[in-house]
This record gives sequence, structure tokens and C-alpha cells, in this order.
Amino acid sequence: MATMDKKNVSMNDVAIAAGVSLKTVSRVINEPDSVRESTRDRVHAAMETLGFRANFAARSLKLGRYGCIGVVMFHLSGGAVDMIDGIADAAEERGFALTMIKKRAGEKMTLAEAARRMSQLPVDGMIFNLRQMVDDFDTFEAPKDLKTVIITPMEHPTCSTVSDDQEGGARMACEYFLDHGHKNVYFVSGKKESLSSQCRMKGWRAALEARGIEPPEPLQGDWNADSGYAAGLVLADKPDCTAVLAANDYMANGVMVALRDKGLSVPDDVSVIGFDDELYKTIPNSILTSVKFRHRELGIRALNEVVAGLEAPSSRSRTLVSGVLVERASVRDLRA
Amino acid sequence: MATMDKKNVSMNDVAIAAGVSLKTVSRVINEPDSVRESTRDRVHAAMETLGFRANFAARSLKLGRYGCIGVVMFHLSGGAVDMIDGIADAAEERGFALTMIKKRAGEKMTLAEAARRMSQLPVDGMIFNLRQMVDDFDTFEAPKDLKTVIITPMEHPTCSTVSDDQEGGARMACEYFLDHGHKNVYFVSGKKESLSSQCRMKGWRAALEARGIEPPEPLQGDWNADSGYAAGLVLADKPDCTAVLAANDYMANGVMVALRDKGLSVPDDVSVIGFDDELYKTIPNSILTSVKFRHRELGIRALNEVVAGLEAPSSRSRTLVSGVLVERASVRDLRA
DNA sequence: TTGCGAAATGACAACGTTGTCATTTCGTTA
DNA sequence: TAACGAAATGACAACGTTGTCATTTCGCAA
Repeated sequence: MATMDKKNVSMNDVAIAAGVSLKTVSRVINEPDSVRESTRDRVHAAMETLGFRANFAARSLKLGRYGCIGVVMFHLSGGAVDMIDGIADAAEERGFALTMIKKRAGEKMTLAEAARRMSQLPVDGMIFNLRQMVDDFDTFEAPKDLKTVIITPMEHPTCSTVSDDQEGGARMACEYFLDHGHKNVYFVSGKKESLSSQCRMKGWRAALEARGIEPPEPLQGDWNADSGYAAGLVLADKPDCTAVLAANDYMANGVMVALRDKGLSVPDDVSVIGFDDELYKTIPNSILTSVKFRHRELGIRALNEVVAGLEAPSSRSRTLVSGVLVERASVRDLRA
Repeated sequence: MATMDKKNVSMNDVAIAAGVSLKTVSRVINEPDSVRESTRDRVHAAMETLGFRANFAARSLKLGRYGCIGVVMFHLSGGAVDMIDGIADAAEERGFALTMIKKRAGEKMTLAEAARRMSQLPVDGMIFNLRQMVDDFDTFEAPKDLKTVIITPMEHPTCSTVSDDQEGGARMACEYFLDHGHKNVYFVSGKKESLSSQCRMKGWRAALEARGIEPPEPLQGDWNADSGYAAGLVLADKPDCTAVLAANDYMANGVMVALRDKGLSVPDDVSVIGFDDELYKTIPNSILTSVKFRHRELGIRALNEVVAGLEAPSSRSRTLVSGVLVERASVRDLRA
């Protein structure tokens, strides 16, 4: 039957309806085994009838914790979906919900601001997803009582960080080229301000230098296929260009199309590797070899790191999630 | 100076430090104008020194609201990013944070379960993002005190719903073909269980039937380019096939590549339209005409709908966000 | 039946805020 | 200076839970 609920139903209401004390109702919820079965049933019945739902605020106030992890999205891009997915699944598994806020488009947000806003919300710890540099990165200090994990390729002086190993992934791709007999590798970057792009470039550079090769001038892209196409047109005219590493698959595809438009074959004339392994969704029979990062795993690790640090918020660790080279047919073996 | 904080700092601590009453501290936070400036400064100084941060639980308990909107992601896919972005921005603007939970991969989750879990969390209202059918869709009743908005193309008997106008978008694309002189339109669908795919198919069918055209058998795809390619191979052999509507851009691209591989030209021999307008990111100089949905707008509307309904949770409305046809060169005009 | 330890239940305070209402202080005018 | 109304501040209860500790009830052996 519909109950005339003018107000919210409290444990006290349930207690009265069931003819027991407030505390017994509490016990039915939190330690059911300590309540006699007949009593328990009576209480459950009363809860059902009245439509009782435990009050989150009162519970958290008493317990001193929320069971929520805050997530700050400084940037919400494509790869973010899988990461959120990982965070959310891991949270679920450990009995936490997520509280999310986002940097407003166009606005600037510092870590300090993010922390201040988060600490007004129901959170026991927090994750910052940071894909670009922020002004106060080095000086930021997390609240002492709120474990903070930053997802970023940069090391932070006091906070735990988690990241894909972007640099390592780029190095891996580069070495793959070199191991297949290529003497040099050209690079097409993403947007300048992107940390991912910067790290991928760094890894590319490092891999070449480690083998005593002078890295050629990188070509500037903007993540989209058209910018890759433009770069490809330039590269097609360079006789020494046998290998191109593009900072994502979209640009890699642009490069490939440009090369073909200029009469060159991939991989016979020029080999190409991209990042993120997304092209196969869009292009039938895609041949692009690509470095794939495990965003989902990244999210899981970030969440686990927060939860592990809840008791010791000032602990600090650094986690790198390695990438995987998905081999297809876009790289030619020049040996033999 | 570092303060020896064994415990959390409460308003009471601040009050004592500032030599004022508890209530005055409360006023400094909530109605600063009602406090004399000198007092206010003293309180602020004390808060600063002690590192005071208001306790969310206590505040919510007293106020009876949380300032958070719950978001349940039944499915977390590509387009979801923009939608979350819209939800988050709109929430921010109206002073709300988001509390998010997700259906675990592989698990089944009913609306009732989602509602039950959400009502244990700090939320004043909730948004369900539902892309596939669930068992209890028709029988579900939202908690009476928790405004619930479902993002889904289906109408719900008691809850407010918000959706892209998928059906209308498909109809629009179809009519665009017909208005350009095409006599029939073939359709490549996405995954069977996807509501988007179902709605797009429905719109396609409706548009043809409205002009007295018998819709041909739709081709079954799975959203990825390879399935579009397979469909394209089939379609290339149909002499009456001049127009293909694919349920997303990836499959549309697959279709186009297959047609070209079979020696047909797009758009000279066959015209193609896709959905989502994503191909230009991947393909340089993309010519694909595509129906684009405004996911961000969708999120904004959903959030606004929740907030608008906070005072009257049982109100019910239905919002459709129209799509936009992004014209490129993949449709040939057969008239004249 | 009585007595006993264990199990079940209850009374009450406390968590940290905000609302209500009473009290004090202030600035102004007589 | 006294008196007054308005502004500023304070005391106390209340929000709905859980922890502590006291009390009652139960099952079983003597």
C-alpha cells in the first residue's frame, strides 16, 4: 500500500513500526547475524512497508568516511572512456562510488583549485586526470588527509602518479623500426601542449640517440588525419625517409594516404607506425602497426593506488603501465 | 606552520580559535554579509591557520540535500565522452557535482538495481544512460523522492527521458537521398541489441515507406569497418543499389572501400551516408556525408531536466535532440 | 526450579553542521 | 546621557546514523 510519507523515513520510524529499538534497526543493517531471526524479519518487513532507505549523510558523518573516490577530469578525450571504465570497474569491485568534476571548457584549473573543490565533496581520496601541464604542478601539495593520485606522465614531488609508459612505447616502436633494418625514423607529433605528444617525441628521440642516430626535425601535427596528410606530403619528398612514427593512428593514416597519393607504397617504400591502435575500427583490412596503451588497466591501477593509500595519504609511488606493439603489415623488414 | 592536527578541524575548533561562537563561523561561510568585517577576518584567519574544511556529511545531513546528481552508465562507449562532458559542464554550471556508477562488464543490471544502489549514495537526482534494452524497463518505477531521467530513445511510462532523435536523423538522411533523385536506399545496421541501431533502422524504413518504397532487406553489421566492407561487397553486386545508409561512419567507410575495390566510384556509382561524423578525424580529405548527433547537448539537456525536476520528482517529460546532416561529397545528385 | 554465562536488545551520547530564537552590541536620535 | 531599533552574535536543539556500555532475555546445566 502507498504510505503517506510526508517526510523521509528514518531508522527511528522503522524501529517504532517494528516495535524494537533504533539500535536494533541499525544492527539489522550492519551486523544482521547479531539479531535474532524473528526480530530481523519484523524489522525487514517494517523497512519494506515504510520504504526505508538509509541516509547517506548521517551514516558518513558518523563513520567519518564516504566510500567515494573523487575523479577530476582536466581533459576529457577519446581514450578517457576506457580509463574511466577501468576506474569505475575497479571502484565498484572495492565498494566505492565515484564523484566526478570536470574542468570547464575554456577555463583554467590548477591542481590546488581542483583539490579545494574536491575536498568540499564526499570523497575519501582522489584521482586527477591530467593530460596537459598546469601552472602549479610542481608546487602543489595534496591535502594531508586525502590520498591523491595524479594520472600524468610527469613525476610529481609529493603525490603518487600513474601513467602509461608513453616514452617507453615510442622507444619500443622506434627500436622495432631499427631492428628491422631502418637507418632513421621520422616523427609526426600531436598538439604541442599535449603531454602525450611530448613524451612520445621524447621516447622517439631517445631511441634514435641511443643508437647514435641524429633525430631529424619532427613534423608538427594536430592529432587529426589532415595534419598527417600534410606531413606525409613533405615526407614523400625525402629520399632517406623509410620509416615514419606518427603520434597517433589518425595522423599515421593521413601519412599513409599522402604517401600513396605521391605514388609510394606502404610498406614497400615507406614503413609507418602509429599509436593507440584505433584504425582498424575505421578502416577495413587495416595494415597499420600501432602502439596500444592499456587505458583500462591504467584506470584500474590509479584507483587501486588511491584505495591502497587511503590509510597513508602521504605515501608516494610511481606506476607505469607499459604499452603493447600491435604488429600488422605496415613495417617492411629491410634486413637480408 | 604545520599544525599538530590529530583530528579533523571542526567549526567549533575554529570558533574557539577565533574567539567567537560556532554559529558565527557558520555565518561567515553561508551569509558573510551578516558578519562584521573585523569578526569575519578573525574567523577567516583562524580557518586558514587550522586548515578548516567544511564537513560535507554534516552539512548535507542538516540541509537534507547533497548537491550531487547521480549518473549510471549502463554502457560506456565512444559517444559517451561528449555526453558526460555535457552533463559535467551543465552540472558544474548549476553547482552540482556528479556521482557515478557503472554497470560492471558482463554483468546484467536492471533499472531497479541501479536505482537501489544510487539511493544509497549522495544524490538528489539521477540520470540513467541506457543504450540497450533492460528487462524491467517498462515496469520500473523511480523512487518517489529522487528525480530520475533516462537517456534512451524509448518512451518510458513514468520517467522523463532524453534522447538524440536517432529515428529523425535516419529519416533525414534517407530523405536527402530521395530528394537527390535516388529511387531506393540500402541500409547497413549496427549490432542487433543496440537501441541506436534499431532506431536508425526504424527511421530509414519509415522514410522509405512514407514515399511508397518497399525497403530492401537490411544488411547486418557490427559497427566496425570490416563488417561494412563485407556489406559493401554484397551491395556492389546489386545493380539497383545507388544509395547506402550505414548506421555509423566506420561501417560507411568499409562500404566505400569495398565499392572501390569492386571498381565502383563513390559517389559517381553509389552514394553513401554514415552516422556520427567521425571519419574526418581518421581519413584525410574525407568526403563522407554524415548525420551527426549533438551528444554534448544531449548531456546538457539531461542534466537540466534532472535539476528542473528536483522539486517535482514525479513530473515527466520527453526531450528529443535533433541531429544535423553534415554534407560532404559522398552523395550524387541524380536529378536533371 | 535456580543460577549462570552468553546472546540479544536498548538507552544515550556523539559525529559537525544549520535553523530558531534569544541576547548582546552598536549607531542614532531625543 | 538615555532610549531606541537595528545589526551582530550566541545558546541550544536537531538532522539520522553508529559506538559504548548497560540491561534484559535466552538456553542450558545443576
